[in-house]
Amino acid sequence: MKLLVVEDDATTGTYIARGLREEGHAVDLVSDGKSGLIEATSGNYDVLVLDRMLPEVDGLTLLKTLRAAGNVTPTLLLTAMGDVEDRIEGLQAGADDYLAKPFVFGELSARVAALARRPQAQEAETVLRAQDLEMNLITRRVKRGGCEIDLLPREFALLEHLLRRKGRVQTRTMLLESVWDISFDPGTNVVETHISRLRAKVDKPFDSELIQTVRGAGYRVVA
Amino acid sequence: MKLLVVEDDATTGTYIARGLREEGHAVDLVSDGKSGLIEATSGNYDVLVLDRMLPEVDGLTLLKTLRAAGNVTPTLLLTAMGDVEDRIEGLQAGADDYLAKPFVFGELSARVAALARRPQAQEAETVLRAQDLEMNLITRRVKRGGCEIDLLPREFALLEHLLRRKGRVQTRTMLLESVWDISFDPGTNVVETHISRLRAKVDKPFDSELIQTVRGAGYRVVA
DNA sequence: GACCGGACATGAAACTGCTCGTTGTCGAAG
DNA sequence: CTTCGACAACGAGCAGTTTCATGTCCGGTC
Repeated sequence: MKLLVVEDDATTGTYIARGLREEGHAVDLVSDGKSGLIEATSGNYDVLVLDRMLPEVDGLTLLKTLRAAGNVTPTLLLTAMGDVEDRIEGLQAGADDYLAKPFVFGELSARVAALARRPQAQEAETVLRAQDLEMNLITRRVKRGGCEIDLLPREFALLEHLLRRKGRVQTRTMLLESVWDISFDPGTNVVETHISRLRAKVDKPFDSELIQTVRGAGYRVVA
Repeated sequence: MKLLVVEDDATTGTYIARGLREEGHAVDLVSDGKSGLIEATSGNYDVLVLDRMLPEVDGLTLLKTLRAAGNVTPTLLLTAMGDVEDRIEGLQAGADDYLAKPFVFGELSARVAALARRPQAQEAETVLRAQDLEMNLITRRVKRGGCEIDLLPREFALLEHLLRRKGRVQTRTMLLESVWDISFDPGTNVVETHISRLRAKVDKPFDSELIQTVRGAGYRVVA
């Protein structure tokens, strides 16, 4: 798969490019909006990974220009954490998905794969649901039965992961890898701890339980 | 360079082996003490990476056996954090260096490289000094002018890093990479924060300043 | 010398992950 | 059918870490 990464910060760029290459993709890396635009137009890329903040030509501008020119290459936008405005603007500008920095590499990889797989020009889901629970990925707000729930960043990430895989059991190891980016040193029970906190906020105040324990295996959100 | 990793936990083992291979080393990985011993004796390794806790034959036992047999391959021992006993025992058993889990990969890589470079059978430095400051890496204690200083883990790691590179300026990025294992997403000021905390403990109560700010560049410990 | 912008410093508050005692579950033995 | 032990999961409390907001310092400019 042919990918273009546009990222000004050298370390971040190298990090992303290297990771994606290790997964067997052909990755081009450029560090400013101008070259990004040129590359994106000329090259025939499967997916674009675009930083929101760029020198010369800003990421958003780049994206708008590209879309205006009729280019529909699936694009993943990297934005700063917590900036709702940014994300909305990004999707309006034609991004297909976005990812908040700092991110876990596995997450980026998964999103890129999803973008490539998906029939073009179909936007990423922005609201995840399970029963009466609703998670808005853009505003980063969670509601259940009309009642707003405040989640901390890690809790949000954990619930998001479980919701995206609704019905499927996620092992502790899977969760550690994709939510925590820990690929070694078990002997921690962070997962349990956060499941517990999540339940206290998401399940306890309501009648039915959304987050189920599968003894000996892991956890899952009911489908 | 030819390396042997003996580590029972599969994820940790793979993680280490993969990382070291990416740096161009030939890495063999075994998961129990018995095969570890066999491999270590037969194979001609430049460095051994050995987990302290192993099934069948424990890491320490393995090491002792090896040394008793006259094998002097430089060995890096992986121990659990905070266990001074373990570290002392480890060095007595013939380890050349040790690393506490969980660790930052860059740290492992650096130690392995140092072990390989060093003329054999010369033990790693266990006490770092700068002026009247003294840091004992085994007992993890820090003194200045006879006065004991309590450091939190991250503070300790930061100071250790600076001391190992005494006199040389370390940029924020360098520190983030080696002390925090963050290879992307700047926009944090953890470094400043911890330098500040470190100064409060290490410099404030004394007259001369050990930790210097190099404006626009980073920090350094005076030589 | 006053002003300004950016780099750096720092305390408080928020968040995270660990420890450890408790509780629940299952299978084997009595 | 009960009891027991081992193991898995839970959850409160806390120590450590990071972020946030704000204050201060430094060097350059007029």
